[in-house]
Amino acid sequence: MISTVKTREIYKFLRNMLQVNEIRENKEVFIQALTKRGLDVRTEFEAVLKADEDRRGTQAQLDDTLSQSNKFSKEIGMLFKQGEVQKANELKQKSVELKETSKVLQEQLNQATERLQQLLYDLPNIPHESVPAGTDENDNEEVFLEGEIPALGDEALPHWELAKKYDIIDFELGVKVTGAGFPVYKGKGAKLQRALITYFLDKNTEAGYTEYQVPLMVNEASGFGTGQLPDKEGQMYHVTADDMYLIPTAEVPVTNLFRGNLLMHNELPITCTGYTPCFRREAGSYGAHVRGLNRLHQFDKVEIVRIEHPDNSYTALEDMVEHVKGILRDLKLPYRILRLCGGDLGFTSALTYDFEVFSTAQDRWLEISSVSNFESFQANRLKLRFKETDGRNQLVHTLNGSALALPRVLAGILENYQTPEGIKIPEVLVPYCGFDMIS
RNA sequence: GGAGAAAUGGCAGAGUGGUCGAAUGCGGCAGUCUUGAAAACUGUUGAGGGUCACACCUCCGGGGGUUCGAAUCCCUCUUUCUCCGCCA
Repeated sequence: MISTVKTREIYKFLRNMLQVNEIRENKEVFIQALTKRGLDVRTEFEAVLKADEDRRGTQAQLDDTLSQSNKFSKEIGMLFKQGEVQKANELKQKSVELKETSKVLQEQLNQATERLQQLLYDLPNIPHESVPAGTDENDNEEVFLEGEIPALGDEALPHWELAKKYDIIDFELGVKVTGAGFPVYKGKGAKLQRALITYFLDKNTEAGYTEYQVPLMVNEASGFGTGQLPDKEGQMYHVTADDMYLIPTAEVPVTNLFRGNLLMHNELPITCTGYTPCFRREAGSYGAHVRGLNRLHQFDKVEIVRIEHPDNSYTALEDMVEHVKGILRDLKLPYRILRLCGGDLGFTSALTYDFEVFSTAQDRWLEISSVSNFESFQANRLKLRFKETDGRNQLVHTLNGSALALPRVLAGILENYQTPEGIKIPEVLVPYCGFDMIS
């Protein structure tokens, strides 16, 4: 867990991470919305409001004490100038007493603030109104379906067997070098993967996203900023010697590029893309569902991130969805889009669309992209704001999505494009690969 | 890794114990002028907490200390820059 000293700093940094005022004003609406996640936060909200009241009360007392103390100090200064040393010394004594009082109050205030923060950061984001209620992936709502599922017949092989047959991915070698979940790509497999990365980046930059290359390890503050910490601490690899985390997605370093910024309104929107390997511990997953490329500890992903004016964030979300659709159409892969239900929605997200490609040989859908609007949830933690035209500072909305995650796209291509002669390369990728068949 | 310097508002950059939340410039906003724009001129402009609104409190890289009083003095951490060394 987090060391005590650091916790203090983080709390300070994250102050007011979910605005208490909003909870006060929209209490019932929020409580209602959170039932979609299967949560009853009534008692939590009461505790928040109570803690906030405590905090404000203590702050008021402290302010009064400090105010008095400041006045004395000024008077003392004046008295010394006028040569009234005795009077000054009397005041000094009083001032010392006030200082004692303020020390105690300060400590109380720190505690009250920590208590409030603790309560606040345990609360997940408020689901958007379109989010269906539900408990797990079975309640997700299919909103779009496109593409043709090829008829391959019984002899169709799952991708891990194709990988072996054509010697393009070696899972055992990865086990030797590192462990399960760290595959080695080889020959045309490696080339195809590199082609996909380049192709995705080109698509994204053509659509106006600025390409970034970012660090693959992040510090604690970044983890908090995008919401991976403390909620998902166990899912990230932690380099304890230097107290850094291997990134689980480019979202973390890319979004944190803007942490703490006060942007001008005309700087919005900011759109970024970046390719990174991603590292996930994914503890506790076993069985056929994690075979081959289905679930890995290290995988490649090209991410898109947007920082938007709150009024535009849902338009932006639709725009991102259309963008990802375009890529899948290019690749001619059958896919569907799901609107995640409350129970399946990530802690930090207000609305998420999952893209799934149909994996023909496995006869199942594989998630290859997740596009989310976090509204002001991350911005609040990141202290990422912009100056409105009226001069007021407001939190931005952040969004991100995969465009795309590599392994399952690769799995989808291998399985859907398999022929008796070998694996055909999707037309758009041929120029990037330099070959049109893996055989 | 060794030696030195530095960290101030959106940016640049003054300020070394008491009316400093902080000069000045740029940028932003509003206005004058203009057919419109630019330029020029005038005004305005840090953030957080708190309040119905004031008052008031906090913040000059982070943390701690000295003092009645700290941007200013001390300790410590972090970061940046310059020079040297090492290195893909």
